[in-house]
Amino acid sequence: MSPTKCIGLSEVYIRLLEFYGPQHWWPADTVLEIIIGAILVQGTNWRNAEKAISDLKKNNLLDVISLKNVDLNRLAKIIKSSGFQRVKASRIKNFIHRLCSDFQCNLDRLKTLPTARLRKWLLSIKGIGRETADNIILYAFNRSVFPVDKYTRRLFRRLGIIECNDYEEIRRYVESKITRLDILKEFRALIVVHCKNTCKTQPICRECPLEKMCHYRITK
DNA sequence: ACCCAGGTGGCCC
DNA sequence: GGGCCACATGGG
Repeated sequence: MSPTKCIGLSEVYIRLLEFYGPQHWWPADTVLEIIIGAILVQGTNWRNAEKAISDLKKNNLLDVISLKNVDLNRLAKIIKSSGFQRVKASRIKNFIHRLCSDFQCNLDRLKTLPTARLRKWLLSIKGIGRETADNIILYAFNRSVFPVDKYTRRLFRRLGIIECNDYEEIRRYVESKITRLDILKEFRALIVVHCKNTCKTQPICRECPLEKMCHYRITK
């Protein structure tokens, strides 16, 4: 099948925004909470991650020094609800250790890095991959990058927006079309909400904001 | 009893 | 580069 009519990223964004409304991601009180949340939400749903965040707060652990001092096994128990708790506890510890060794445990110092170096530094931490790094850069440090998740790949493939499946290429493509920070934040959130709630089984469903958009490949 | 959810690293080819 | 696996919980 070939596309009958092609559609741009901005129209996808506009339709999603009109349909779902602004999502105001990322919900958190502090920069550290966003970073820890980005690790906790890996491979699970937000509800489980959110529960773990609130359990960390209850235990007064959601600050750099407390996380630095807490016992690994205790940390794993507290974040249990997020799943993969042992690996995630290690990942949180890895981040904190590197923050302390490289930036004197100070997030404000980390913040002074230019985006490319910040990204490289995050990716050098075991347990922080591309998506988590870009979530942190976008939502915690307010830089214009676009995290690419499996929803995004699937949606873009279905809509025929971009053929390739390469993370960096998709990221650069979106960043070349959309540069505004607030729009990148909303776009990413809207894609997740859309794929999660409405068009789970069918790529283009009736009553869905992307109905009648061009798509030439209906694949899983 | 399944299936899925805002991933990552290790290993293999 | 891609495919598969372990990691683990909570909700439908």
